[in-house]
Amino acid sequence: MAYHDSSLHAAFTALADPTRRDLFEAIAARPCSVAALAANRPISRPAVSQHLKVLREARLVKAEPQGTKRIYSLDTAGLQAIRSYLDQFWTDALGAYSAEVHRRISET
Amino acid sequence: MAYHDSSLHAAFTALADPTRRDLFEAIAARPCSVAALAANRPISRPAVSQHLKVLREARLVKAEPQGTKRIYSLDTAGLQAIRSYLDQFWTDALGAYSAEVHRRISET
DNA sequence: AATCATGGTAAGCCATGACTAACGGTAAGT
DNA sequence: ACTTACCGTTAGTCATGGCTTACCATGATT
Repeated sequence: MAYHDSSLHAAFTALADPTRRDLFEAIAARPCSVAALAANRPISRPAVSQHLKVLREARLVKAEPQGTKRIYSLDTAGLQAIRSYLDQFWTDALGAYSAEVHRRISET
Repeated sequence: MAYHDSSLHAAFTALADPTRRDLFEAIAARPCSVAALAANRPISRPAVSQHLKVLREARLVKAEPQGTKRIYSLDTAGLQAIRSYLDQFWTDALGAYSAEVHRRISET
């Protein structure tokens, strides 16, 4: 897992934007439609849609069509990419525990 | 720990750039001077210096003056900021283990 | 079928950021 | 003291990315 890994890059890039972190947290708290996400925010609906595309490609969220609506919910694959990457920089005693977490996650 | 947290933003922004991830990994593998980092890379020394400033402000690396040289090494504070943030999105069985890791890390 | 609701896409504008060249500043060597 | 080595900063250029407006496609409703 090196610095040029594309899925890792997508995940970091996606979460580097405050608006996308906001949307990501909202979706993590409760699955949501695009219109609902745009309703309480100062940006337009197309802007939200573009951000969701970035989050989707980073596998941080996933969309499920439901009628004309699309319900967005969390996708842990992107989170896992970042977590695995960060784990390699943990050493000594901490490394042992993070490795255990990583092992348990891999089981699911 | 919300989406507008400034130290979190700094860490994500710093690692969103491939060149900075490259430098970060090199420093993590072995503490290094600025000139040494620039030597094997296609970018100029000032560019490396600017990237290191971003990594420093994100508390991902730290610099220690040694004569005219400055030796850069890993700073885990920035990593911890991201890790803590990601942990809140882990739930159920996984949440228990990540919480345990978080507790052990806090002890150090 | 006609309309409405929902949301993805395209074009264009503007702000941010990554890079180089040039400069300045400090520590070591002769 | 002068030179050399090492590094941070500034000014300026160019590319990238986020935003809005406008448009198009699809599913539900009457």
